[in-house]
Amino acid sequence: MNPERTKATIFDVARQAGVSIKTVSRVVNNEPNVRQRTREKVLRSVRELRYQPNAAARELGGKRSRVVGLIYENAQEFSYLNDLFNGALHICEPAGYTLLLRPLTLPDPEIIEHIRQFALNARVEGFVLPAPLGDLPEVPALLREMKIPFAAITPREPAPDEINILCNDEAACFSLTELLIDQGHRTIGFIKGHPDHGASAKRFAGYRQALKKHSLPYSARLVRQGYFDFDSGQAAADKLLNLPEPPSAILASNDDMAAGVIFEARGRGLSVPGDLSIAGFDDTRFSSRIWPPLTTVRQPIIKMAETAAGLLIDKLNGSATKAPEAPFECEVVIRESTASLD
Amino acid sequence: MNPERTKATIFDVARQAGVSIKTVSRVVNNEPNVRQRTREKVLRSVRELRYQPNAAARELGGKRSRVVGLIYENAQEFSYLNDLFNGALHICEPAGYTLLLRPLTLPDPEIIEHIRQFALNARVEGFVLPAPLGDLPEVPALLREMKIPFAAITPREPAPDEINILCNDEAACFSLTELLIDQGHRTIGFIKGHPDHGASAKRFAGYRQALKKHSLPYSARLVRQGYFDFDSGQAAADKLLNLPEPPSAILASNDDMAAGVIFEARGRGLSVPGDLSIAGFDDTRFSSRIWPPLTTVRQPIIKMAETAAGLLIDKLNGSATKAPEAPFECEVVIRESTASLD
DNA sequence: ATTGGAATTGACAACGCTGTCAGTTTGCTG
DNA sequence: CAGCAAACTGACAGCGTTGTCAATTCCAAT
Repeated sequence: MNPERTKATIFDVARQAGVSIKTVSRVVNNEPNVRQRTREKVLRSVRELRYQPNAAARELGGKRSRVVGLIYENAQEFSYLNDLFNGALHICEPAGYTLLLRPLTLPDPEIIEHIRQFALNARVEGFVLPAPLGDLPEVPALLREMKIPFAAITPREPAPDEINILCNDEAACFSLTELLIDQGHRTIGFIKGHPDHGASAKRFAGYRQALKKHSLPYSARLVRQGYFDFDSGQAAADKLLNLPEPPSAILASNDDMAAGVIFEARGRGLSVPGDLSIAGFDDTRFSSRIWPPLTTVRQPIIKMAETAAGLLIDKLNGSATKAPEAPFECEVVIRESTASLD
Repeated sequence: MNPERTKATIFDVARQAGVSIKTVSRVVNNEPNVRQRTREKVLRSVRELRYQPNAAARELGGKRSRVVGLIYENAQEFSYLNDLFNGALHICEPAGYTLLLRPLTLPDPEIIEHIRQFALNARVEGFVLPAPLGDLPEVPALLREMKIPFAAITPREPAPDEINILCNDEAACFSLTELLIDQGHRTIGFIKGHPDHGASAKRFAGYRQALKKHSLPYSARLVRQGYFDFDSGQAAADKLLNLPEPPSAILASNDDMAAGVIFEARGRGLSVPGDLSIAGFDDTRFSSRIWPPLTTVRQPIIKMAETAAGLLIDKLNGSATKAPEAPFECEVVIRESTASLD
């Protein structure tokens, strides 16, 4: 009745409900084989006493830590990480799971050892595995070896019985390229993303497909390798703009690089989008805040993270593996960094 | 010798070292009253067996969770949060503490209840409390009531026996203002930060002091209230630039707002810094990447977070409270958004 | 050697839960 | 209504630590 000074234990609930602690345990863990009437009686006591199972005792007794790990590359775009974390947390917290973050720095020859240690020390039961870590073959391999389930969020080929969340990078990049073509651009530069990210190849494929559909010639010199960071975007733009026949539009595989392109264009006194149209990918927090606001593609990261965490927890809770989800839809966001070619 | 399939327990270590489990516990926890020879013997076994105490058992037996909570406002600048988290993690992890993040959304009438639940459910032993949560009087009050130690990172008045980390916001803003004055600016607009942040008042004070030192008149119409976000910066710039005598320089209390000012200036066709000098505060990831790169102030967030976490853990481990640290030094970063007035 | 007190060590009971397994009840079937 | 399987329930032994307190050892001062 009155709020107890000390937290209620399973014994208190059992006594109040007039059952054994084991039955309380069954009810709390949603186990079968409890009569409906008993279940209700127990649940009432749980509520009245505000009973919350003690996590440490649970783990010690039952071998389940209810910890989900989220490992990520520390260099990632922050808003991406933030969405990832918030999405996963939305699901983990109400499900009674603790979400633990672990930044990793790439490249790192000992990355596998670091992940192994983290998994062991934090007793991680399952991992959310965003790009680019999910793209490294050795990370999924390690988790398979350790028999730790994971939900990868990256456009890789689906492995049987593994959870994999992806979005239609390719189609989105196709649309974006098509948009530029529709605006009259015929010479469109492309800056590839980091080769270790699965998304990079997809986005590039979308670009090529759009060219093909509109019977535009593909020229390798209009394509530069970038690494998803501002500087590589700027460097690539420098090369592209020095071409004898420079592009009238540049498509960068993410917003950081697109910002680098804008920076370079400005430095050369080019007006954007007057002299050069620029588009990015990701809809970073800042893409609407730089000048000019960036045309880009928004991925539903939060939803993807929620789905990943949800499927992972289902698996940890012993549910049957669900059929793979359809890819999530990206949305092209048209802003002022792209314009028709007059 | 050979890597055991199952993790070693305290019993294994005790057996190998020929002592009781209690002695192993003492050694592992660095407790006194163990003979040096015994200690070494035990440590050797610990190493050989790669013994790692089981966290769940520790908590259950000893009532110590070794969990440090980091609660933060979700709307905060991501790079700030990232530095905060990384700094705290650098300290917590090697010290054997788990760092748990908890985003909070402001304003929230139930914020106290949310924090209380988080503290209880996650068994948080101590909190790292960055701005603006540390600035809200009710949050420290709650933690005091719950008897949970915390380390605040915000420029508030030091409370006896409480850990508080701050940096010299005021002096830094003074320098920044002085820089503009030295460049010949006489009409300097100022955009205040969010009123709920302690830093806002400090930064404003630095601005006023610099004016005073250089005998420049203070005019309230040159000062606008902002809220640390892009839009409020843009809105404030709009007002300031509509003044009959618009400022030749605008000092924004953070970089997001400064970005808004740049955006507004561009929209009006003003050249930066030719027609208008702009400076910010925080040295956000993007401040060097927008055009023009922003003159700003860099705070040593990582170091501040490391110090906060370190002092907090010392306290949790029962060390004597250390004397308060001197404020951390900020660094003025001069880039291209500010220039001399010709 | 002897002794008293401090330093060191160990035995054992928690801690709060889950797993195992045996015992009890229920609900059908014939 | 007996008989039996299935459904339900509970007793109890762990799980791997730490806290308590009593036992032992050590050491300097008799």
